[in-house]
Amino acid sequence: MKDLLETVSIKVNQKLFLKDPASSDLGMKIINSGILLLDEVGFEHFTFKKLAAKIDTTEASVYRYFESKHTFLLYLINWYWGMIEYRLLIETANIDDPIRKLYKSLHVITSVPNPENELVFQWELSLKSIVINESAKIYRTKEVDKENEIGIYGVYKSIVSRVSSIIEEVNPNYPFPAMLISTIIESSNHQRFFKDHLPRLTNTLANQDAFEDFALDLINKTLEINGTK
Amino acid sequence: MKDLLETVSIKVNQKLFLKDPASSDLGMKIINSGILLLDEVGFEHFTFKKLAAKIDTTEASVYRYFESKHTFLLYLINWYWGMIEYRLLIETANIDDPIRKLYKSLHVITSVPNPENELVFQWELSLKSIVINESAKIYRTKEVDKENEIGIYGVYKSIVSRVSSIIEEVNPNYPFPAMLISTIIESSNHQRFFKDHLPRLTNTLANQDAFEDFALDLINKTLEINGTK
DNA sequence: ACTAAAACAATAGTATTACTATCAAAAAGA
DNA sequence: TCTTTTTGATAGTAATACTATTGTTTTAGT
Repeated sequence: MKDLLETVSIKVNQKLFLKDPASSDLGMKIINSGILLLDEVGFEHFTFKKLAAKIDTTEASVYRYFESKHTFLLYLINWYWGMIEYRLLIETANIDDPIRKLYKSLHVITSVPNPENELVFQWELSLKSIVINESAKIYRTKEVDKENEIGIYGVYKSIVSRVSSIIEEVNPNYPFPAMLISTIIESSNHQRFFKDHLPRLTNTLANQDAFEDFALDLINKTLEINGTK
Repeated sequence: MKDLLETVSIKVNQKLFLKDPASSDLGMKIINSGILLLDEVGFEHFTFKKLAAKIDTTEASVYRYFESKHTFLLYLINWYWGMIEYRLLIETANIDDPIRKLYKSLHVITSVPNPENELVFQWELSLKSIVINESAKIYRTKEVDKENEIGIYGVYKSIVSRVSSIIEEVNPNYPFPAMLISTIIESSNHQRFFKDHLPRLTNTLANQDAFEDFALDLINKTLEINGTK
């Protein structure tokens, strides 16, 4: 994976920021250090005051970019899914076989960047870890319907819908494509969390990531994809 | 379902309260009205001050029972899983066939109480809704390891382990029993949430609950349970 | 029925959080 | 260079998440 943060610009819903952080130096610092700090201390302990101190600016300046830490997190997660959708498009573009297309999509969506196999930036690891640890908090609020109306969840829905159509190609009779893929996406996050903190809830051997095996088995069987592909 | 709140007493980890709410009138009021208020306003907007006002007591009195709203929510969710485990035991006790035992367990664990089919109390609906909407928030904090050490997640683990062994009876070769069941439990929650707020992420027709069909299909296929049982 | 202990109400107070407002200085753009 | 925009510095507010104190009421044991 290359440094997408610098090479392509991912469009994020305009309602998620007051001033585009991509448009200035300070904005980029807020994003970069914000990702690291948020990952480090967790959403509950994260404040704009702490972030401001870290990048030598003032709380008020951070508030010029983001309305609240809640929208800041929404911004990051939206950016993340924007990047995933982009990668989904390019990495499956030249695959015709729907089964292989599905496998590739699953990998793009659920894999965790591994510094041992590829060049990985710290922000990628931290951002993925934020998605794993914090995204469930952000959706399940009383404000979800309002946020949904202004399109905040558009990227996520778009990804689910893309993979759903691949599933329909693979097996047109399967009745729950959207549930299957959204379950796998969410499961990818909480199983990773469980692996690190509540391993009894998983079947992961120490420092091994069994999730993709689990997901592949699930997909193959539910969609009745036979053996040797 | 009978009024379990009154007929059996569910034991909740002692570290989750300062004074046992089951031991007094005020304590029970805190629980009962707490469930309703928490469901009504959501965790973010829930405060002990509001709760105190609702039951005509003082903030300080509520704090005598619970250290924080976080432990209060942990208490409720622990109580919920305690009740589910109890129901799991009694409702599967006389079933020998592991497949039917598994089906029954899944139903006990993932079904939502339906006021049209059975006598259901408001607190049951509210508590289930709290579990659906709020439980993900409570696990994924930087404090999870400390809380795990003092046994807060014991009930959840115990349920997963029980159902895992049933799965092993049904299909001893399936390599991911714990992941499968924990995925279904978590999915049960977020798919219900999606159904109400982000229906594009599901395949649920309006006011119908497709989750159990989805889960059954998943279980049957992944565990290779053949057709007509 | 009396007394001691426990529980509760009433009130006050603190540190932190999550912001908003103002204004001057600096930087960037035209 | 002049103007607009962006930042820094500082201050302030309402709400949250608690803790502490004291006196009154309730309960429990005898």
